[in-house]
Amino acid sequence: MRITIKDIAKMCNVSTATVSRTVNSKKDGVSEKTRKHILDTVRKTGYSPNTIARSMVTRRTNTIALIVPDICNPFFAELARGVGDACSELGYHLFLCNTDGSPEQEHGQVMLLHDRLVDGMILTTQNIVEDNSDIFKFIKEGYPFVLIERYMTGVNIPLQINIDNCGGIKDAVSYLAGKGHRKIAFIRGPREAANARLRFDGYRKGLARHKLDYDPSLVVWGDYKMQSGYSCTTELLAKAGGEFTAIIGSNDLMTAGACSAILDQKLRIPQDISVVGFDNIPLTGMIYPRITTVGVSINGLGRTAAELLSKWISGSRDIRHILMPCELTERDSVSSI
Amino acid sequence: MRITIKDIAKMCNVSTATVSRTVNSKKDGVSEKTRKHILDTVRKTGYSPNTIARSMVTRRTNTIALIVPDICNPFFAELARGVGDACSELGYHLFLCNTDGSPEQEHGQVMLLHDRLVDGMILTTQNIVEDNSDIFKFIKEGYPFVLIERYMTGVNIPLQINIDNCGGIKDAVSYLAGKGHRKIAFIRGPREAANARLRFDGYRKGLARHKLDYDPSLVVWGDYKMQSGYSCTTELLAKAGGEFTAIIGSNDLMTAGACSAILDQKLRIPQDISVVGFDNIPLTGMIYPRITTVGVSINGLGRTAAELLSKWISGSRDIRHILMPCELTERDSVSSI
DNA sequence: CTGTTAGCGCTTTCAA
DNA sequence: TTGAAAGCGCTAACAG
Repeated sequence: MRITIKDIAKMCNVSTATVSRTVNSKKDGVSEKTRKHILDTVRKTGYSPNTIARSMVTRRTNTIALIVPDICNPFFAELARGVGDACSELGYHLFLCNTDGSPEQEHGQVMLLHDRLVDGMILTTQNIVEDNSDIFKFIKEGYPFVLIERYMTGVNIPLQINIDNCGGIKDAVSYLAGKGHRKIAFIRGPREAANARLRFDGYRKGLARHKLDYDPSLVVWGDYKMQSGYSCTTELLAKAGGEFTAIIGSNDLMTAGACSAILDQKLRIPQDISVVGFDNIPLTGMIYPRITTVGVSINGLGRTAAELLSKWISGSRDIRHILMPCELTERDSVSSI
Repeated sequence: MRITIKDIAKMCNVSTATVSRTVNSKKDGVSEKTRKHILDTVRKTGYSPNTIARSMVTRRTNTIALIVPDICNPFFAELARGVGDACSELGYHLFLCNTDGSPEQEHGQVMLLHDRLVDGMILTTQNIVEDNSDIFKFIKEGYPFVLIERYMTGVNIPLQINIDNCGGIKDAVSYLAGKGHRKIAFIRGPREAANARLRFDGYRKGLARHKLDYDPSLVVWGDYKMQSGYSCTTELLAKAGGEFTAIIGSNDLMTAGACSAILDQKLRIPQDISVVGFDNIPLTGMIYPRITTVGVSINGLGRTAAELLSKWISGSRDIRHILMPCELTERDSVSSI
């Protein structure tokens, strides 16, 4: 049987209150003598408090949840690492939930987590989300939520972190234009993803800024997965091969797929085609060819989210909408023309 | 304020016991009439039971933990997905913990999770683990643990799942030998990893089986990370270039790094050098070149672990030591000689 | 079929 | 500085 606070109290001939006080090192003290004694038997017996029981009265579980579409996606894995590391430092434990991108699953997870008295949640999606009354209800009640890359209209969510999708892709276009590229193809993200739209806007704006024509036949629709980057690029090469000198992928996963397709066709990167990705997942720095990409520190994004959440949980009521600026990382996938 | 069981009881003019019974759909019933009434007001009010309070009395949290070195490693991400999916189906929530490979961190996590009354844990490591008295104590007390790819001597752990490292690599050697390769280089895993040793044994056994000489100068030490696959291969190429026609990497991450190094040297895969990996992480099927690799279903491994754990938690006392056999997946990184 | 009662292990007033 | 007592929200005998 697990040893409880009562056991310690009995062994030390004190009340459970006193044990509780010393274990929690409460300000208004316990006499040095009894404190020592208690701490000693705690050590000897290996006692440590039942967190569930404690949560019962404190109404805090020191637990937060991270909800992602798919932890196998390196972007979310990296994000989870950032969140997880920050959690360790802040004294939280982390629940991880996958939704597969399904709003129903997400909703179910949130409800379950709420029942579990999770102190707060971090939500990420690629999807535009309709009014979800339950989640909104929680947010309105002041339940701590951080939303990452989630775009909703008409509701005021206190804590949001977004990536500067538009600016980032715009920079990618500028970078390529600076290298002399005039015909730049673009692999879009899926229709359901709000940030895919923003990235596309960045592409258009980048072209406009450099007075480059927008050619719809140079744009293909992917779904943010690696496989679709491959097939999109194969398609692009088939229908417009030779008509463009560079490709921008809406995310790194698709961009890696694109590289794979290009190389399979015996074309060279960057000599024949230059490639730029988006997100800056670690993978881009490690495969062949090393991909030039633009993005934020994903790990930092996770940390920021966890820290923001933690502050809110601790009572801060700062409303913060953070837009994280992107940086371009030069590697081996782009050449001058 | 959160609505509680008392509120429902009051609203329905029944005792909390009755509410509890109907909410938990206990066999020995409640009259259809009151049941309906209660369920109705539950729905209307949106009541759902406080899981913490419930855990307090049932001594169960319906929560398990997965402890991995690094969720950013695609192997562990895939594993986490398998575990997570199985958990959803089995009604568990999942705590995720990273240890960075540090035994101290792992130990800390385990203690914390134990305090949190987690119903069981799944532990993975690459490291050989010395006697850890606390964890062993828990295991001996019957606390549910599943160990994946963790090799300990002299202790009887009920639930273990291992990969057939030796047999898998041996198959890889056989496969290459069958294609006419006589000189096969090998990138070892780190000294601390028990399975690295086993994989190396498989390499030796494979060579022996095909009467190929073992040449120590064709073996380099990596650390299972992608970067080390790159540098090991660069080193190998520098000191023994031309003396081997194939490389086996102890894991896929290093193997991907190896490919990158080979291609950077303007050598071709598989025309100049054939490559085989180990683990079968999804990445190998998606990058250029698609890597031939041997391994188990990682997702399945995760599911199996979760299911085993769940059975143990539910009272099964079957001792199970599972050895998962590997399969070789042919892709584009090997040619005949 | 239903209510009463007694905790689960802990923290937290309120007194002493 | 310490203890007694109440109670967090729920479940589980035990009666009725």
